Amino acid sequence: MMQPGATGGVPPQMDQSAPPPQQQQPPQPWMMMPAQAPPLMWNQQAAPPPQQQQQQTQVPSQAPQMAQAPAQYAVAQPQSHDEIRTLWIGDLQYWMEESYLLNCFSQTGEVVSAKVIRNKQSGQSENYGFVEFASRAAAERALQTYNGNLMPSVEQSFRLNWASLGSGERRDDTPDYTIFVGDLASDVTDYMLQETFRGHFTSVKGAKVVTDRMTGRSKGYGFVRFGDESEQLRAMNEMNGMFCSTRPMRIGPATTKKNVGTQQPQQQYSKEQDAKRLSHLRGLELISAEMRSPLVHGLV
DNA sequence: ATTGAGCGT
Repeated sequence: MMQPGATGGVPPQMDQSAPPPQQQQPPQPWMMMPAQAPPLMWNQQAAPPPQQQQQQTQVPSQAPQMAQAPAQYAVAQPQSHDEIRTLWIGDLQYWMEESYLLNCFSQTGEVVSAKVIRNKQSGQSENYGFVEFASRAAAERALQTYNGNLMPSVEQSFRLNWASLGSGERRDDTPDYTIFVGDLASDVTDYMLQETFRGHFTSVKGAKVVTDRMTGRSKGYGFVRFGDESEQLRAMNEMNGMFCSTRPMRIGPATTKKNVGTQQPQQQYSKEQDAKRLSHLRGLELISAEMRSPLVHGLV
């Protein structure tokens, strides 16, 4: 379709002679930020190198043959090998190469390598990649700090997660009990959605806001996964109409694309539950205020 | 925008 005819690794609509002035994202009071919250800036003349590298631009963790490592990237050495220190990163644009990823996290000073997964035949990006950090703690910091915040040079936010598959990490094989959440405000991120529910339900495994893959923008709905079916059902009743960010959520059963575990067919809440739910709406202002407070979890 | 798709040589 939209084949970018063998172009380099630069965003097409971006004027590289005049990079956009520092995509400053709001502080995101949702996140319990670590003390040092590095501003995500597109700086340090590490602009996307136009030269195409057919091999991955991984910075060698130990560089015996490369005495001089590219100095524009802050690259760290792995501090341990027995722990997961790699993050999965998704929603990548086709022009986002390893150099872009390295630059994204260079301020942490704890990036070891970055890799964009490409189709073996076509060489096209599969729109996801991996970023390896010096330690699990470093990866966790990056996950907490960057996830959901804006990526440099684009109006889309980081979609990060632990790299779990294929790296020996014990996968969570317990079934997921998922709910559908609609009517989401455009600024709601995975993390915000997750924390909104985690404040009320302990078995929340994660949440995902569905985004347009081209623009990275929210489609206004998402999913929340629970470990306990009882909490899933309770959430459908109790959280419907609750505010996340600036709008009340519309919650419903999630249609399971792949059947996870021995999940029962999602049941719709009954009329009486619906009425009961409406009674909750009276306390909505109160609750929404809580939801919007910086501490979205653990307070109620 | 109202039921996604996202794990590697």
